[in-house]
Amino acid sequence: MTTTVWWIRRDLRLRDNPALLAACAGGCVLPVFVLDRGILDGRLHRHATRRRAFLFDGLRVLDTDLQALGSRLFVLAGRPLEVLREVLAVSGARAIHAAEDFSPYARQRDAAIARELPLQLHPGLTVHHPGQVLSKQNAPYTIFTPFYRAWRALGSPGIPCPAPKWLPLPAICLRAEPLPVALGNPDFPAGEAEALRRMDSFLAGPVSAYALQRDVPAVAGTSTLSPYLRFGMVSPRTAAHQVTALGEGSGAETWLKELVWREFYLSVIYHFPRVMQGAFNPRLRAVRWRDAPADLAAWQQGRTGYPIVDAFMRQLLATGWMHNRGRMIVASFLSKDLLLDWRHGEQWFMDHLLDGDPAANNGGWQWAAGVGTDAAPYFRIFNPVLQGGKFDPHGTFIRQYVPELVEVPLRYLQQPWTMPPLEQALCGVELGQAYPRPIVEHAMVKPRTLEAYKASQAAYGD
DNA sequence: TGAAATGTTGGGGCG
DNA sequence: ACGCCCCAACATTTC
Repeated sequence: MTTTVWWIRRDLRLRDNPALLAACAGGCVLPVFVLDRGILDGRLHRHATRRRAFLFDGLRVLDTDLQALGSRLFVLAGRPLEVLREVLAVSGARAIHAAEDFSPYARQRDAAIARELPLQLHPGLTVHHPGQVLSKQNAPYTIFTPFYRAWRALGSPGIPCPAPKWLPLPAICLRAEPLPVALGNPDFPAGEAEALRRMDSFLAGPVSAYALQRDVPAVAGTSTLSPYLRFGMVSPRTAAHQVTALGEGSGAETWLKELVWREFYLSVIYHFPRVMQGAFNPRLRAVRWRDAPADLAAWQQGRTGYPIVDAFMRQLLATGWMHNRGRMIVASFLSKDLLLDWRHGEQWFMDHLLDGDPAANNGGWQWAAGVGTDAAPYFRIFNPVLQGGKFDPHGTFIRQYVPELVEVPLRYLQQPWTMPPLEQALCGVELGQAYPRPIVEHAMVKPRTLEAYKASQAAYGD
């Protein structure tokens, strides 16, 4: 029997996994995950303790799932090239199969490995390969809607393939790394079974009201699948196939679009890797962002004095996840109200989001800051008071995550600084004590932001 | 996947 | 009956 390596990276699943199936075709399979020191110690991931814990939990579950097939997971630490070279030497394997990834780091890593080792890449991270979703002129899209049309024109997502029934292990001995003790996140238990359970329950109910309810954070109207898609605990093809099977409901179509947004930003990073360095729009690369560490810290900790902003920022710290409406609101606040470099926000999200993914995170931030592909116009500035009133009309969400405001009457909840002193005393919220005063006045900052963006455009001179 | 300012329209109260 | 004004509702423009 020949031996083949299944190199797991961000596809922690047994179902609908082309790389795994390809490895199976070769006889014995050696499932390997490399704890990449380059990633774990690198700038983007050094602080991502929660996401790392979620990954470790996922690896532990995958190991259990593999054992049910007569196999197991080998977690090895080091530099991927050296680790894999050693694995091939010890096992005598003749091929390594993995799912293709599109971040600049991953592509560089895989190209270097493929020069030396028999690495074969397979689809799985997206439904359609970014190199396949192109305009008639063979150009990549930079606007979502045409990308979406072209993506759909490529046909139905296809039928997910089954998990292997049995995975024979080669009779070799590898020195595997013990995984750190599980931390466990009660809001997001890791693993493929949990991912499928979430997807099924979302598609059995909330999806039908998704177009309306996805914007209301106090309602469980979203799928909360993002951390699972991030680590491939469910495949995007499975999600797209299942939601397509529901038919033409508006909720289903809206959710499918969200799956395609994910592929849009993976395509952007694939075709324009430079977005990792700065604004896609060259005219907005010279914005003079403010240097205000205290304001950045207030934003990070959820102490800006704007309840809807603070509630979402605290949701991120408390759970490792943030509702999508919240991501737009807090990102607009950081870049447009505080006029702080959106890359600080990008970094903070990467440090704290379970679903933190370079492509989607970078794309979302560039969109919100108005500097990216198909971005919100730079003069579109969210009013946190109006956004809060619109999407958290009963204050349920704010009161959940900003408990010091629990007693504040609804009419003041979005703007507690308007509370007369008597009211403050009555509900026990003294402004500047229990809850901060607003660190900026929204109405005042708009011209400042417009000037800064205009100045950048003028400096570009076109 | 804004918000605010400005413009337009049409119903109804009223002299 | 008619013109006038007010104003809400909606549309358009601007940032």
